[in-house]
Amino acid sequence: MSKVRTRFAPSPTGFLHLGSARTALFNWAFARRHGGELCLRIEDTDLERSTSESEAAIVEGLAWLGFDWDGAIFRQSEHRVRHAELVEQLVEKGHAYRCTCSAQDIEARRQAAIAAGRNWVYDGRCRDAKHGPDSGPHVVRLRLPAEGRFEWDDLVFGPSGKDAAEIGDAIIRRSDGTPLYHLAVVVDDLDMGITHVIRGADHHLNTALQLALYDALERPPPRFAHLPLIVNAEGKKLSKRRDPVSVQDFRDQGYLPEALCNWLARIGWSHGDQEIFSMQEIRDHFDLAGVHRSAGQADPGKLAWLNQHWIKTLPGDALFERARPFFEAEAGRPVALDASLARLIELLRERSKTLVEMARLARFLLVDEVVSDEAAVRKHLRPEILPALEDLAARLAALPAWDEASLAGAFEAACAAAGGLAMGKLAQPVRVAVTGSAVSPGIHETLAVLGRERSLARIGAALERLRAG
RNA sequence: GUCCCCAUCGUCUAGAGGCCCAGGACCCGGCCCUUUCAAGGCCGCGACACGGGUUCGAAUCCCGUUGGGGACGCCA
Repeated sequence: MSKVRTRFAPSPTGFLHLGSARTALFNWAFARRHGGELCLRIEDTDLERSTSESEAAIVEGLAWLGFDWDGAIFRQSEHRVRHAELVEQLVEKGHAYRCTCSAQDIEARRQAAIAAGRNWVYDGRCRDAKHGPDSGPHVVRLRLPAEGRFEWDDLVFGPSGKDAAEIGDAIIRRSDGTPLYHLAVVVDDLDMGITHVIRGADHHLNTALQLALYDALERPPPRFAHLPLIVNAEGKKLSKRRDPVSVQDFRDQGYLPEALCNWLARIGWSHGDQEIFSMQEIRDHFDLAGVHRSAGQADPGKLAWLNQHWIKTLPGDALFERARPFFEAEAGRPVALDASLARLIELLRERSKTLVEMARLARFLLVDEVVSDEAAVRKHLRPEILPALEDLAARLAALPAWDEASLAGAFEAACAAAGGLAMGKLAQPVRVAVTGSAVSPGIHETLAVLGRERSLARIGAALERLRAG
């Protein structure tokens, strides 16, 4: 087998969504696993709907996910001449013909066929009309054999095929002269030297028509592999309109690319019982033979769990870089990694399902004016704690060293002095005083991270508030 | 309507005739740990769609039924 070359070929008509991302992932993994190449092709033959913003969004999404591709981006619109040439060639050889049936006529005949309970494929009216180039508005249709069957051995679906009679003479060039999807795909896959077409199962039966095109072009087809669809909670194919599934949205919600790829990889593919896959493991183990044929749902709960796993696993500085935008959004200013923040990240990584959540929990360190959760204040900063809190504040202020062990000692002493006060009775008020919230890492750790000055100031402010009633 | 595909816990899946009165993971519930929240540990709930075959033996093979999905564009 020659060197493997796959391609990811999105149409730039929106953001990069989950289904496309998984197709990209599997194309990437397959190519890399086999020491081959991955090409990126933008299928912009439909100029009405294609936008450069969308192309940029797709490229950005792919880069964020961590996929690298080989060579320059291939845009179908830049290969118009080539497409036109081959259509002409097909017409000359009699593999295609001009059709002057108007869209309205076709629609009327289609409706009639359906009304009569017949299955509709183009009825071949212009097949042998031999319309020339000057016969007015026309499209070009591929001439399919009247009989026979197009078959291929799908790398996922196994032996597959469709009768030529059920395909119908498909249009390959619009009346405005632009090529249609199937023609462009086949020509470009050929020109790019694609060896494996790995795409969504919604293209499974389209393969037959494309095989007819390969025949007409007298070129051998590549191998095909169709991936099971990812469906929404209703079991329906993911739709850009209905389902909020853009890769950028996941990023903005604080999901890591590692988690997203891991999640996607396990939908429709498995490697024994293994659940956790790094990008490296995906590319080492990915195998088309392990891909299923049944559609799968994307479970948000599993994503959250995987995201937390990767948050727990990533090296600290890498995690900081991922979290930085979220910290900065929370702080409202640039944030640099210092010892306190590094320590806080270590404390927070076990309690954050997303980077958004992590940033929210880090807020008490990032800003000077903490916003207090009033319910927590009412519950924990009550007058009866005032004496113990004052005693603790004094002990803290007198501490020679502001480290976790010393802080723990001060708390123990204060609890003992208060007649064996339960640790929680004192820790919660302090937690609310310094973080504004009833939830944070351990209180000693929290104070150590915050530092002596800010901690004492916030406790002092809480005391003032308590004294004031 | 025509053609195609699929069918194991709510979800993702292991399972390629006996290792399965079905294993793992997520979710959910409980317990432990504990200064909060998590994390972690332990336990639990929970499925081979149905009906026929084949076989000594079927989640695994065959047929049918039912259910779900996909494709049938001058979209990709």
